[in-house]
Amino acid sequence: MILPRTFYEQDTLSAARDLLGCFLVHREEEGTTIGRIVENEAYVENDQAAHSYGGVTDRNRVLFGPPGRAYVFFIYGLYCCVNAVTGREGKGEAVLIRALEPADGIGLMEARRKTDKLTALCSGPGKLTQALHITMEDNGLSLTDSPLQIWSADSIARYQPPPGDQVVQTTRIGISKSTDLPLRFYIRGNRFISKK
DNA sequence: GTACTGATTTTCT
DNA sequence: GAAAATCAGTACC
Repeated sequence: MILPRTFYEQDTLSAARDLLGCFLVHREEEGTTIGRIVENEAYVENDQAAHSYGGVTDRNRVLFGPPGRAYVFFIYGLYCCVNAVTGREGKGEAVLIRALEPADGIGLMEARRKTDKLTALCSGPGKLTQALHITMEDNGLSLTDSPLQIWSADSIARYQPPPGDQVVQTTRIGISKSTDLPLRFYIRGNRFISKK
């Protein structure tokens, strides 16, 4: 089933942990692409590394809106990254989706990423948005009621997560501030994470 | 295998 | 004007 809005209203750290194993789904005319979330990072209130630090701007407006929406941003002149807005409305908290295990629409992902190496399709925040064709057009979409959705971990019958997956909690990567906060989560030993 | 660099543009100071 | 929640290619073990 699609994760309900109440899921996103829980505290951001719990949401990040619970999002591991869930499925990010993008339905388009061209086809549907699906990946299992295996790595993410939380960005929270009073967090110097968060885009919401410093208050509302044109770019980060969606972060301060209701939870359960997609916050997409453009970075380094060529990549997009996607977050799920979480926690209490107005705090500017979100979970950055950093890596997926490809689950469906793999042919489309290969064409978009121009590679057929499975581990290269979605193993990074900029790669997975290419593979699922998530762009600035998707910024602000409701993850509970739009072509961009997140499904609970047990909802895709033919793709059961391996039993006994363990969650690792450690420091975030690719940032220069607040590098000591343990806000990155990933599934231990998974081949598809962006970096060990 | 690891290390370094260039691409490219929006955003805020 | 500098920095940015990145990636792919190249060089060199």
